[in-house]
Amino acid sequence: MGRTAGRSPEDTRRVILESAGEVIRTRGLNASLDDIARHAGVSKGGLIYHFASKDELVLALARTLLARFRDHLAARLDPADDAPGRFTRAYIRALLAPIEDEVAARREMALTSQLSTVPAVAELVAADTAELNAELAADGLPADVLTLVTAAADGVSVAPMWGGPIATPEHRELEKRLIQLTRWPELWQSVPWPDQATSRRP
Amino acid sequence: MGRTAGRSPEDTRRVILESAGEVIRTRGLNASLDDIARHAGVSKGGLIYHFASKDELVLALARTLLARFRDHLAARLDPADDAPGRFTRAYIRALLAPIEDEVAARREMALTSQLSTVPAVAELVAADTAELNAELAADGLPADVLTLVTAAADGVSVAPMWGGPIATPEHRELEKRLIQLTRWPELWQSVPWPDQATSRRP
DNA sequence: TGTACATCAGTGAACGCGCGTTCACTGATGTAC
DNA sequence: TGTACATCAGTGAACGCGCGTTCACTGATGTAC
Repeated sequence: MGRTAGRSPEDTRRVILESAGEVIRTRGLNASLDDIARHAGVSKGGLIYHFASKDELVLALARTLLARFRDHLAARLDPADDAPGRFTRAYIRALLAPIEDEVAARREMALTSQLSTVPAVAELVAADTAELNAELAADGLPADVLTLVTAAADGVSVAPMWGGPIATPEHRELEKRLIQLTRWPELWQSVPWPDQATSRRP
Repeated sequence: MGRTAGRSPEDTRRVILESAGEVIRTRGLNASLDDIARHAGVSKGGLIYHFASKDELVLALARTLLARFRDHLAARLDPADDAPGRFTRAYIRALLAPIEDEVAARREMALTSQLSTVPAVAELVAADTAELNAELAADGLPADVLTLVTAAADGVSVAPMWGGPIATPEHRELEKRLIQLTRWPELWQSVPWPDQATSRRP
Protein backbone atom coordinates (compact mmCIF):
# COMPACT_ATOMS: atom_id res chain seq x y z
CA MET A 1 0.00 0.00 0.00
CA GLY A 2 1.06 3.59 -0.44
CA ARG A 3 -0.17 6.82 0.98
CA THR A 4 -2.99 6.52 3.51
CA ALA A 5 -6.23 8.22 2.53
CA GLY A 6 -7.80 10.70 4.92
CA ARG A 7 -4.81 11.81 6.89
CA SER A 8 -2.09 14.22 5.98
CA PRO A 9 1.60 13.38 6.39
CA GLU A 10 1.81 16.04 9.10
CA ASP A 11 -0.95 14.21 10.96
CA THR A 12 1.01 10.99 10.69
CA ARG A 13 4.13 12.69 11.97
CA ARG A 14 2.25 14.11 14.92
CA VAL A 15 0.63 10.77 15.73
CA ILE A 16 4.02 9.06 15.66
CA LEU A 17 5.52 11.60 18.05
CA GLU A 18 2.53 11.27 20.37
CA SER A 19 2.84 7.48 20.32
CA ALA A 20 6.58 7.65 20.92
CA GLY A 21 5.89 9.72 24.02
CA GLU A 22 3.32 7.31 25.40
CA VAL A 23 5.27 4.16 24.66
CA ILE A 24 8.61 5.47 25.93
CA ARG A 25 6.92 6.83 29.04
CA THR A 26 5.80 3.34 30.00
CA ARG A 27 8.44 1.02 28.56
CA GLY A 28 11.40 3.38 28.77
CA LEU A 29 13.87 4.37 26.10
CA ASN A 30 14.48 0.79 25.01
CA ALA A 31 10.93 0.59 23.73
CA SER A 32 11.20 -0.67 20.16
CA LEU A 33 10.40 1.24 17.00
CA ASP A 34 8.03 -1.61 16.21
CA ASP A 35 6.03 -0.90 19.36
CA ILE A 36 5.91 2.80 18.63
CA ALA A 37 4.96 2.29 15.00
CA ARG A 38 2.24 -0.23 15.86
CA HIS A 39 0.86 2.14 18.50
CA ALA A 40 0.72 4.86 15.86
CA GLY A 41 -1.01 2.58 13.36
CA VAL A 42 1.86 2.72 10.90
CA SER A 43 4.49 0.27 9.71
CA LYS A 44 8.04 0.47 10.93
CA GLY A 45 9.07 1.57 7.46
CA GLY A 46 6.47 4.32 7.60
CA LEU A 47 7.90 5.57 10.85
CA ILE A 48 11.41 5.56 9.44
CA TYR A 49 10.18 7.55 6.47
CA HIS A 50 9.37 10.44 8.82
CA PHE A 51 12.28 9.99 11.23
CA ALA A 52 15.40 8.60 9.64
CA SER A 53 16.69 7.00 12.83
CA LYS A 54 15.65 6.35 16.39
CA ASP A 55 17.91 9.11 17.70
CA GLU A 56 16.27 11.52 15.32
CA LEU A 57 12.83 10.48 16.59
CA VAL A 58 13.88 10.90 20.20
CA LEU A 59 15.42 14.29 19.52
CA ALA A 60 12.27 15.47 17.76
CA LEU A 61 10.22 14.22 20.70
CA ALA A 62 12.40 16.12 23.17
CA ARG A 63 12.02 19.25 21.09
CA THR A 64 8.23 19.04 21.12
CA LEU A 65 8.18 18.41 24.88
CA LEU A 66 10.31 21.48 25.55
CA ALA A 67 8.21 23.54 23.16
CA ARG A 68 5.03 22.33 24.83
CA PHE A 69 6.31 23.44 28.22
CA ARG A 70 7.07 26.83 26.73
CA ASP A 71 3.50 26.97 25.49
CA HIS A 72 2.17 26.17 28.94
CA LEU A 73 4.38 28.91 30.30
CA ALA A 74 3.12 31.43 27.77
CA ALA A 75 -0.47 30.47 28.49
CA ARG A 76 0.13 31.20 32.18
CA LEU A 77 1.52 34.68 31.58
CA ASP A 78 -1.01 37.23 32.78
CA PRO A 79 -1.22 39.95 30.07
CA ALA A 80 -2.50 42.46 32.63
CA ASP A 81 0.50 41.79 34.86
CA ASP A 82 3.53 43.94 34.08
CA ALA A 83 5.03 44.00 37.57
CA PRO A 84 8.43 42.45 38.32
CA GLY A 85 8.18 38.69 38.72
CA ARG A 86 5.50 38.14 36.10
CA PHE A 87 7.53 35.48 34.30
CA THR A 88 8.31 33.75 37.57
CA ARG A 89 4.61 33.70 38.43
CA ALA A 90 3.86 32.00 35.15
CA TYR A 91 6.60 29.50 35.93
CA ILE A 92 5.09 28.71 39.32
CA ARG A 93 1.60 28.31 37.87
CA ALA A 94 2.83 26.07 35.07
CA LEU A 95 4.60 23.73 37.48
CA LEU A 96 2.06 23.66 40.30
CA ALA A 97 -1.41 24.07 38.82
CA PRO A 98 -3.16 20.71 39.03
CA ILE A 99 -5.14 21.10 35.84
CA GLU A 100 -5.31 18.03 33.60
CA ASP A 101 -2.84 19.33 31.06
CA GLU A 102 -0.38 20.30 33.74
CA VAL A 103 -0.36 16.87 35.28
CA ALA A 104 0.52 15.58 31.85
CA ALA A 105 3.17 18.27 31.57
CA ARG A 106 4.77 17.05 34.76
CA ARG A 107 4.84 13.49 33.59
CA GLU A 108 6.47 14.91 30.50
CA MET A 109 9.24 16.28 32.67
CA ALA A 110 9.94 12.75 33.83
CA LEU A 111 9.91 11.64 30.23
CA THR A 112 12.30 14.41 29.27
CA SER A 113 14.71 13.26 31.92
CA GLN A 114 14.49 9.75 30.46
CA LEU A 115 15.33 11.06 27.03
CA SER A 116 18.36 12.87 28.41
CA THR A 117 20.41 9.67 28.21
CA VAL A 118 20.77 10.50 24.53
CA PRO A 119 23.64 13.01 24.57
CA ALA A 120 22.13 15.25 21.92
CA VAL A 121 18.98 15.50 24.03
CA ALA A 122 20.97 16.27 27.17
CA GLU A 123 22.60 19.19 25.35
CA LEU A 124 19.26 20.43 24.13
CA VAL A 125 17.73 20.27 27.60
CA ALA A 126 20.72 21.95 29.23
CA ALA A 127 20.56 24.78 26.70
CA ASP A 128 16.84 25.21 27.28
CA THR A 129 17.35 25.24 31.05
CA ALA A 130 20.06 27.88 30.77
CA GLU A 131 17.78 30.05 28.67
CA LEU A 132 14.91 29.61 31.10
CA ASN A 133 17.14 30.47 34.07
CA ALA A 134 18.34 33.58 32.28
CA GLU A 135 14.76 34.70 31.72
CA LEU A 136 13.94 34.05 35.36
CA ALA A 137 17.03 35.95 36.51
CA ALA A 138 15.99 38.92 34.36
CA ASP A 139 12.49 38.96 35.81
CA GLY A 140 13.24 41.68 38.35
CA LEU A 141 13.08 39.69 41.57
CA PRO A 142 15.75 39.72 44.29
CA ALA A 143 17.98 36.67 44.02
CA ASP A 144 17.11 35.13 47.37
CA VAL A 145 13.38 35.16 46.75
CA LEU A 146 13.83 33.90 43.19
CA THR A 147 15.98 31.02 44.39
CA LEU A 148 13.47 29.99 47.05
CA VAL A 149 10.47 30.25 44.82
CA THR A 150 11.87 28.42 41.79
CA ALA A 151 13.40 25.70 43.97
CA ALA A 152 10.03 25.09 45.62
CA ALA A 153 8.24 24.99 42.27
CA ASP A 154 10.81 22.61 40.82
CA GLY A 155 10.53 20.40 43.88
CA VAL A 156 6.77 20.07 43.61
CA SER A 157 6.96 19.34 39.89
CA VAL A 158 9.49 16.57 40.37
CA ALA A 159 7.66 14.72 43.15
CA PRO A 160 5.70 12.42 40.79
CA MET A 161 9.00 11.09 39.48
CA TRP A 162 9.64 9.52 42.87
CA GLY A 163 6.05 8.37 43.18
CA GLY A 164 5.20 11.21 45.54
CA PRO A 165 1.89 13.05 45.88
CA ILE A 166 0.93 15.61 43.27
CA ALA A 167 -1.93 17.91 44.15
CA THR A 168 -2.66 18.08 47.85
CA PRO A 169 -4.38 21.06 49.50
CA GLU A 170 -0.96 21.96 50.94
CA HIS A 171 0.33 22.34 47.41
CA ARG A 172 -2.51 24.69 46.50
CA GLU A 173 -1.73 26.74 49.57
CA LEU A 174 1.96 26.69 48.73
CA GLU A 175 1.27 27.96 45.23
CA LYS A 176 -0.63 30.91 46.67
CA ARG A 177 2.21 31.74 49.05
CA LEU A 178 4.88 31.50 46.37
CA ILE A 179 2.94 33.81 44.09
CA GLN A 180 2.54 36.28 46.95
CA LEU A 181 6.28 36.17 47.60
CA THR A 182 6.96 37.18 44.01
CA ARG A 183 4.58 40.13 44.37
CA TRP A 184 5.89 41.28 47.72
CA PRO A 185 9.47 40.01 48.04
CA GLU A 186 9.88 42.13 51.15
CA LEU A 187 7.57 39.72 52.95
CA TRP A 188 10.40 37.21 52.81
CA GLN A 189 13.24 39.63 53.26
CA SER A 190 11.71 41.23 56.35
CA VAL A 191 11.22 37.97 58.19
CA PRO A 192 12.96 38.53 61.55
CA TRP A 193 15.58 35.81 61.07
CA PRO A 194 17.18 34.94 64.38
CA ASP A 195 20.91 35.28 64.76
CA GLN A 196 21.77 31.63 64.30
CA ALA A 197 24.84 31.71 66.54
CA THR A 198 23.21 32.93 69.70
CA SER A 199 19.46 32.54 69.67
CA ARG A 200 17.55 29.58 71.04
CA ARG A 201 14.10 28.30 70.59
CA PRO A 202 11.76 30.44 72.74
CA MET B 1 40.99 -19.15 35.02
CA GLY B 2 39.09 -19.55 38.22
CA ARG B 3 38.88 -17.50 41.34
CA THR B 4 40.89 -14.28 41.34
CA ALA B 5 43.57 -14.11 43.98
CA GLY B 6 43.72 -11.12 46.29
CA ARG B 7 40.14 -10.00 46.22
CA SER B 8 37.16 -11.43 47.98
CA PRO B 9 33.91 -12.23 46.16
CA GLU B 10 32.24 -9.46 48.17
CA ASP B 11 34.82 -7.04 46.80
CA THR B 12 34.04 -8.20 43.27
CA ARG B 13 30.35 -7.74 43.88
CA ARG B 14 30.89 -4.24 45.17
CA VAL B 15 33.17 -3.33 42.28
CA ILE B 16 30.57 -4.59 39.80
CA LEU B 17 27.81 -2.51 41.40
CA GLU B 18 30.06 0.55 41.43
CA SER B 19 30.92 0.05 37.78
CA ALA B 20 27.28 -0.48 36.87
CA GLY B 21 26.50 2.88 38.46
CA GLU B 22 29.21 4.71 36.56
CA VAL B 23 28.54 3.12 33.20
CA ILE B 24 24.75 3.45 33.37
CA ARG B 25 25.10 7.05 34.53
CA THR B 26 26.92 7.95 31.33
CA ARG B 27 25.55 5.54 28.72
CA GLY B 28 22.09 5.10 30.15
CA LEU B 29 20.21 1.94 30.94
CA ASN B 30 20.98 0.35 27.59
CA ALA B 31 24.65 0.17 28.52
CA SER B 32 25.70 -3.41 27.89
CA LEU B 33 26.69 -5.98 30.48
CA ASP B 34 29.92 -6.30 28.52
CA ASP B 35 30.72 -2.64 29.16
CA ILE B 36 29.92 -2.93 32.84
CA ALA B 37 31.89 -6.16 33.24
CA ARG B 38 34.92 -4.76 31.40
CA HIS B 39 34.79 -1.61 33.53
CA ALA B 40 34.81 -3.83 36.63
CA GLY B 41 37.72 -5.91 35.33
CA VAL B 42 35.65 -9.06 35.16
CA SER B 43 34.29 -11.22 32.37
CA LYS B 44 30.64 -11.10 31.44
CA GLY B 45 30.27 -14.59 32.83
CA GLY B 46 31.81 -13.42 36.08
CA LEU B 47 29.27 -10.63 36.33
CA ILE B 48 26.41 -13.01 35.69
CA TYR B 49 27.72 -15.28 38.41
CA HIS B 50 27.01 -12.52 40.94
CA PHE B 51 23.85 -11.14 39.34
CA ALA B 52 21.81 -13.73 37.51
CA SER B 53 20.26 -11.23 35.08
CA LYS B 54 20.49 -7.61 34.10
CA ASP B 55 17.26 -6.78 35.89
CA GLU B 56 18.67 -8.31 39.05
CA LEU B 57 21.80 -6.18 38.72
CA VAL B 58 19.78 -3.02 38.20
CA LEU B 59 17.54 -3.80 41.14
CA ALA B 60 20.54 -4.40 43.39
CA LEU B 61 22.04 -1.13 42.20
CA ALA B 62 18.83 0.75 42.99
CA ARG B 63 18.78 -0.79 46.45
CA THR B 64 22.31 0.34 47.21
CA LEU B 65 21.57 3.85 45.96
CA LEU B 66 18.53 4.17 48.20
CA ALA B 67 20.46 2.73 51.12
CA ARG B 68 23.30 5.15 50.50
CA PHE B 69 20.91 8.09 50.61
CA ARG B 70 19.59 6.79 53.92
CA ASP B 71 23.15 6.69 55.18
CA HIS B 72 23.72 10.28 54.14
CA LEU B 73 20.51 11.19 55.93
CA ALA B 74 21.57 9.41 59.10
CA ALA B 75 24.97 11.09 58.98
CA ARG B 76 23.23 14.48 58.89
CA LEU B 77 21.08 13.82 61.92
CA ASP B 78 22.31 15.97 64.78
CA PRO B 79 22.39 13.75 67.90
CA ALA B 80 22.16 16.81 70.14
CA ASP B 81 19.03 17.96 68.33
CA ASP B 82 15.80 16.54 69.73
CA ALA B 83 13.51 19.39 68.77
CA PRO B 84 10.64 18.94 66.29
CA GLY B 85 11.91 19.01 62.72
CA ARG B 86 15.22 17.27 63.37
CA PHE B 87 14.64 14.70 60.64
CA THR B 88 13.58 17.40 58.21
CA ARG B 89 16.75 19.31 58.96
CA ALA B 90 18.82 16.24 58.13
CA TYR B 91 16.84 15.92 54.90
CA ILE B 92 17.58 19.52 53.94
CA ARG B 93 21.26 19.15 54.71
CA ALA B 94 21.56 15.90 52.79
CA LEU B 95 19.98 17.43 49.68
CA LEU B 96 21.61 20.85 49.76
CA ALA B 97 25.07 20.51 51.28
CA PRO B 98 27.63 20.91 48.49
CA ILE B 99 30.17 18.50 49.95
CA GLU B 100 31.80 16.13 47.45
CA ASP B 101 29.81 13.12 48.53
CA GLU B 102 26.58 15.02 48.34
CA VAL B 103 27.19 16.15 44.80
CA ALA B 104 27.66 12.49 43.98
CA ALA B 105 24.50 11.72 45.90
CA ARG B 106 22.57 14.14 43.74
CA ARG B 107 23.86 12.62 40.56
CA GLU B 108 22.73 9.36 42.06
CA MET B 109 19.21 10.73 42.25
CA ALA B 110 19.33 11.27 38.51
CA LEU B 111 20.62 7.74 38.11
CA THR B 112 17.84 6.40 40.30
CA SER B 113 15.28 8.09 38.11
CA GLN B 114 16.92 6.41 35.10
CA LEU B 115 16.63 3.03 36.74
CA SER B 116 12.94 3.62 37.42
CA THR B 117 12.06 2.49 33.91
CA VAL B 118 12.44 -1.02 35.26
CA PRO B 119 9.04 -1.59 36.89
CA ALA B 120 10.45 -3.42 39.89
CA VAL B 121 12.74 -0.46 40.56
CA ALA B 122 9.87 2.00 40.21
CA GLU B 123 7.96 0.08 42.88
CA LEU B 124 10.98 0.05 45.15
CA VAL B 125 11.54 3.78 44.75
CA ALA B 126 7.87 4.60 45.29
CA ALA B 127 7.82 2.52 48.48
CA ASP B 128 10.96 4.23 49.75
CA THR B 129 9.51 7.65 48.95
CA ALA B 130 6.30 6.83 50.80
CA GLU B 131 8.28 5.75 53.84
CA LEU B 132 10.42 8.87 53.72
CA ASN B 133 7.35 11.08 53.43
CA ALA B 134 5.79 9.34 56.39
CA GLU B 135 8.88 10.00 58.50
CA LEU B 136 8.88 13.63 57.42
CA ALA B 137 5.19 13.98 58.22
CA ALA B 138 5.80 12.55 61.70
CA ASP B 139 8.62 14.98 62.36
CA GLY B 140 6.46 17.42 64.29
CA LEU B 141 6.36 20.34 61.86
CA PRO B 142 3.20 22.12 60.72
CA ALA B 143 2.13 20.87 57.28
CA ASP B 144 2.52 24.18 55.45
CA VAL B 145 6.10 24.71 56.56
CA LEU B 146 7.00 21.08 55.89
CA THR B 147 5.58 21.28 52.38
CA LEU B 148 7.49 24.45 51.57
CA VAL B 149 10.75 23.27 52.99
CA THR B 150 10.80 19.79 51.44
CA ALA B 151 9.66 21.13 48.08
CA ALA B 152 12.49 23.64 48.07
CA ALA B 153 15.04 21.00 49.05
CA ASP B 154 13.76 18.61 46.37
CA GLY B 155 13.90 21.38 43.80
CA VAL B 156 17.52 22.21 44.51
CA SER B 157 18.52 18.57 44.44
CA VAL B 158 16.92 17.99 41.08
CA ALA B 159 18.43 20.99 39.28
CA PRO B 160 21.52 19.11 38.03
CA MET B 161 19.24 16.74 36.17
CA TRP B 162 18.26 19.60 33.89
CA GLY B 163 21.79 20.87 33.67
CA GLY B 164 21.11 23.64 36.15
CA PRO B 165 23.53 25.15 38.70
CA ILE B 166 24.31 23.22 41.86
CA ALA B 167 26.02 25.13 44.64
CA THR B 168 25.67 28.89 44.31
CA PRO B 169 25.92 31.28 47.28
CA GLU B 170 22.17 31.68 47.00
CA HIS B 171 21.76 27.99 47.64
CA ARG B 172 23.90 28.20 50.77
CA GLU B 173 21.77 31.10 51.96
CA LEU B 174 18.61 29.19 51.12
CA GLU B 175 19.77 26.20 53.14
CA LYS B 176 20.26 28.43 56.17
CA ARG B 177 16.79 29.90 55.79
CA LEU B 178 15.10 26.54 55.35
CA ILE B 179 16.78 25.19 58.47
CA GLN B 180 15.65 28.26 60.38
CA LEU B 181 12.10 27.76 59.20
CA THR B 182 12.10 24.25 60.63
CA ARG B 183 13.32 25.60 63.98
CA TRP B 184 10.90 28.51 64.11
CA PRO B 185 7.92 27.59 61.93
CA GLU B 186 6.08 30.61 63.30
CA LEU B 187 8.45 32.79 61.27
CA TRP B 188 6.64 31.55 58.18
CA GLN B 189 3.20 31.36 59.66
CA SER B 190 3.32 34.89 61.02
CA VAL B 191 4.28 36.49 57.72
CA PRO B 192 1.63 39.19 57.17
CA TRP B 193 0.19 37.68 54.01
CA PRO B 194 -1.91 40.24 52.16
CA ASP B 195 -5.53 39.50 51.45
CA GLN B 196 -5.13 38.43 47.84
CA ALA B 197 -8.54 39.60 46.72
CA THR B 198 -8.24 43.23 47.68
CA SER B 199 -4.66 44.30 48.25
CA ARG B 200 -2.42 45.86 45.65
CA ARG B 201 1.26 46.35 45.40
CA PRO B 202 2.20 49.36 47.59
C1' DT C 1 51.16 -30.18 58.87
C1' DG C 2 50.02 -32.47 54.42
C1' DT C 3 46.76 -34.29 51.35
C1' DA C 4 42.25 -35.15 48.92
C1' DC C 5 38.23 -33.54 47.62
C1' DA C 6 34.18 -30.54 47.18
C1' DT C 7 32.82 -26.12 46.27
C1' DC C 8 33.35 -21.44 44.96
C1' DA C 9 34.44 -17.78 41.78
C1' DG C 10 35.23 -17.10 37.95
C1' DT C 11 36.49 -17.61 32.11
C1' DG C 12 35.40 -17.44 27.34
C1' DA C 13 33.02 -19.27 23.48
C1' DA C 14 28.62 -19.99 21.46
C1' DC C 15 23.75 -19.26 20.77
C1' DG C 16 19.71 -17.06 19.37
C1' DC C 17 16.65 -13.45 19.30
C1' DG C 18 15.17 -8.72 19.12
C1' DC C 19 15.86 -4.60 17.17
C1' DG C 20 17.45 -0.69 14.08
C1' DT C 21 18.22 -0.05 9.41
C1' DT C 22 17.98 -0.97 4.32
C1' DC C 23 15.56 -1.77 0.27
C1' DA C 24 12.51 -2.91 -3.54
C1' DC C 25 8.19 -1.99 -4.44
C1' DT C 26 3.31 0.37 -4.50
C1' DG C 27 -0.87 3.02 -4.39
C1' DA C 28 -2.50 7.75 -3.50
C1' DT C 29 -1.79 12.69 -4.38
C1' DG C 30 -0.30 16.81 -6.81
C1' DT C 31 0.79 19.11 -11.15
C1' DA C 32 1.29 20.26 -16.19
C1' DC C 33 -1.03 20.49 -20.28
C1' DT D 1 -12.35 18.64 -17.27
C1' DG D 2 -9.65 14.58 -18.30
C1' DT D 3 -5.18 12.37 -18.79
C1' DA D 4 -0.11 11.28 -18.02
C1' DC D 5 3.47 11.40 -15.23
C1' DA D 6 6.45 12.50 -11.25
C1' DT D 7 6.62 12.46 -6.55
C1' DC D 8 5.12 11.52 -2.00
C1' DA D 9 3.87 8.53 1.78
C1' DG D 10 3.94 4.74 2.88
C1' DT D 11 4.42 -1.24 3.12
C1' DG D 12 6.60 -5.43 4.44
C1' DA D 13 10.30 -8.59 4.00
C1' DA D 14 15.10 -9.28 4.79
C1' DC D 15 19.52 -8.40 6.86
C1' DG D 16 22.94 -8.31 10.25
C1' DC D 17 24.69 -7.13 14.47
C1' DG D 18 24.70 -6.37 19.38
C1' DC D 19 23.33 -8.01 23.45
C1' DG D 20 21.52 -11.03 27.34
C1' DT D 21 21.82 -15.62 28.59
C1' DT D 22 23.62 -20.46 28.68
C1' DC D 23 27.12 -23.68 29.26
C1' DA D 24 31.23 -26.51 29.62
C1' DC D 25 35.16 -25.95 31.75
C1' DT D 26 38.98 -24.38 35.30
C1' DG D 27 42.00 -22.79 38.88
C1' DA D 28 41.85 -20.99 43.64
C1' DT D 29 39.96 -21.57 48.30
C1' DG D 30 37.99 -23.93 52.27
C1' DT D 31 37.40 -28.11 54.91
C1' DA D 32 37.87 -32.97 56.79
C1' DC D 33 40.98 -36.15 58.30
